[in-house]
Amino acid sequence: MTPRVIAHLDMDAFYASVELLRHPELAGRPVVIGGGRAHRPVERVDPATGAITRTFATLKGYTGRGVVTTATYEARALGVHSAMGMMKAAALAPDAVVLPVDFDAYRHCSRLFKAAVRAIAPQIEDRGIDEIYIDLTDVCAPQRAAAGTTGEATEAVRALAQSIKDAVRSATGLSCSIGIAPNKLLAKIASDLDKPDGLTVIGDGDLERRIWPLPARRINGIGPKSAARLAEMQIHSIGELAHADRDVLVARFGRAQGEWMHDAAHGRDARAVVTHSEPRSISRETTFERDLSATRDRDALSRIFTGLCDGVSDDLRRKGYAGRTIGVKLRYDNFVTVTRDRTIAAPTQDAATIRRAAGSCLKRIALERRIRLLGVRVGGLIPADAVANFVSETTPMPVTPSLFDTVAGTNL
DNA sequence: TCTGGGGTCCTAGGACCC
DNA sequence: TCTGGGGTCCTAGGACCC
Repeated sequence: MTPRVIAHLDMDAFYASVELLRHPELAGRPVVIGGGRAHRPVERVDPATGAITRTFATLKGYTGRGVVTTATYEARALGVHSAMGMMKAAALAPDAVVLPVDFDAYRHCSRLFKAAVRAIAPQIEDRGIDEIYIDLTDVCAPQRAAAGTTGEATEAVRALAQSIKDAVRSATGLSCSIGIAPNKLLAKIASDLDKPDGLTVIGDGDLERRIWPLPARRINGIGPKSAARLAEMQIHSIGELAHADRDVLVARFGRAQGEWMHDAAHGRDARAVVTHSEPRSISRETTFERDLSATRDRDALSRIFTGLCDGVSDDLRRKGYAGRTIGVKLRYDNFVTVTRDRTIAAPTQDAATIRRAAGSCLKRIALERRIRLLGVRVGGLIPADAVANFVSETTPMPVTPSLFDTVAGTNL
């Protein structure tokens, strides 16, 4: 079997880069995207000339519970990174410009770049708003077949990747980084090796030299908890993980995770590029500006709760799904998070039905502590147009006398 | 200066059924 | 009445990702 050619494409500092397209005067400055709606630039029009000047908010004096969603490379150089609290970011980079998140604009750019890639290579797996996997195996098969040497074959793949980068840039004005490898795991690691505007091809011989020195955390699926447990075993790099005893890993992490980790460290990954998938759940949640008390802030909580249920219902209708498993999520002021869910008889997208089921879930949660976050979720989704079938297939048929009943009725 | 919002997948125990 | 065994669904929590 010939090896696959898998690419991972990651847009560079995506949200921040989209904002820079709109506000080119910010180029070169540290910019942070995140926080609340309060940080829109203020526009002033000169009545004489009609010229627009924008005043941008800076991080200095930021108060609130927002986190950094994305930061430009200039802001990252100051120690700011994604998921950091805005208050902490303000301490590190008080003069950085703050912009609110504008998902509609990012989604628009996301559609543009994906369409540009799809025109060249149709086998695309969506991994969120700013990244995709691409199966290039078929697309570059002719060039690879025509190549005389492995070096020429690699160059053909590299040229194809460059043409994808060019297409993304002309469609959006934005740069991206591409990693190419025989599988998704290595392609993902590779795309991060030369950011921004990178193009990295990882071949069979590159595992030990280029992958093994990297921290184990760089493997997609090894997060902070697993990395900490590995560190306790004196395993820090991917190479050390590869050389660890498989049975020891299985004993420590369980069969599935232990074996997966060991395979990953050896660069083994057979997962296909999945071009279509259905959503499993749809949810809305919100963190309050201040922690709320179930008794004293009852009315506010009730309004917010109804709003979340309405929002989920809207999302379900807009996307064409209905679900049977309704759940709530609640985070206390001490950050402890609890969930409750309940499966109802038939899938729904109705706000009142969701609210009723979610309300019954809430009744099973202790509400003595102050509450920081409230969320509503609908899972067990099926396409809305299949709900009628669902009901007829799962509702018991009317009981009619059967042969068995007749036989039973004759005292056998 | 405490930590967003939207997701996926896995685990594990109990219920329930055959 | 000493308790097999497999399959599926439901629920809660947790790790992880973008």
